[in-house]
Amino acid sequence: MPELPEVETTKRGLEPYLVQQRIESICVRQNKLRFLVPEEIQQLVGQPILRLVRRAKYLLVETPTGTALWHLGMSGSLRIVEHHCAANKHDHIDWLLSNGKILRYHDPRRFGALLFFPLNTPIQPLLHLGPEPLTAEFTAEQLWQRSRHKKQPIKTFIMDNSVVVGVGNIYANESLFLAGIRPQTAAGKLSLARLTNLVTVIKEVLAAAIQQGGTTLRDFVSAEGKPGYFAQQLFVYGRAGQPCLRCHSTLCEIRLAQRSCVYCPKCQR
DNA sequence: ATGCTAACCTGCGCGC
DNA sequence: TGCGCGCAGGTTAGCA
Repeated sequence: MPELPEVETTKRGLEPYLVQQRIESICVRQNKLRFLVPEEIQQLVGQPILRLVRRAKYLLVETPTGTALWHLGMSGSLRIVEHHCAANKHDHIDWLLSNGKILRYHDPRRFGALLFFPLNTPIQPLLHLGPEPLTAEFTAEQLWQRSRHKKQPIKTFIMDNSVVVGVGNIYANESLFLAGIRPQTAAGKLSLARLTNLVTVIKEVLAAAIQQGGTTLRDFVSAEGKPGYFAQQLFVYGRAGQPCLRCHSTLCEIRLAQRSCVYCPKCQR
């Protein structure tokens, strides 16, 4: 599924059902996700959930014995269901909770992951991540310095998790449209002023998406199982060949690093 | 060092 | 109606 706003929305939706509950049992029906679900995940059984944390697109579930780390991949979702609710196709993992509810992981493409890190061991996937986009650590100065002499296109640059986390394909496309920058522009060629604009826009776009309940995604499902809002307010993503909503030019599509890039040839230079 | 490619999977929509 | 193709929200190992 998910871009950062969807993960944040999932985290907020799950919190009231998970925090302070005990994990009574864990049922793994399919352990072949992006990584094999480790046996050690069973160490969570009997543990109370202390808090949920989101870092990048990872959702961390903290307990006294260690931390579970979820990643939802391309098509994963987590939701709360009643304990009698039968599992459907692609419902790979259940956590039975002390409040009688089930935390259920669904993921058709199985690009997601569930890992366990015992207390005081390093959480490897988090070690080399760049700043969170919605914090003060993500600045234009930092982006500017990192990008000097880079020929890499700005789009793949901002999607690099060591530069800044949580900017996926949809929001990369939208942010570059709003900043008036062509996706293929070499990152190193952009002025501090233009990068300042880009940083501002990335923060605004992600914050707005979270505020709207997290989703611009067709098949997004909230923690309560309600479908997400249908794609609203996307200026370019998924609109190749259609008119620019600002100037009515026909939107172009190219590919960078095998990801589609839609842009307006007039508004983005 | 940098940056691109392929790969991991299933489902869906399109053209024929 | 069915089949094959290409594409889809992410990440990363490996290669040039």
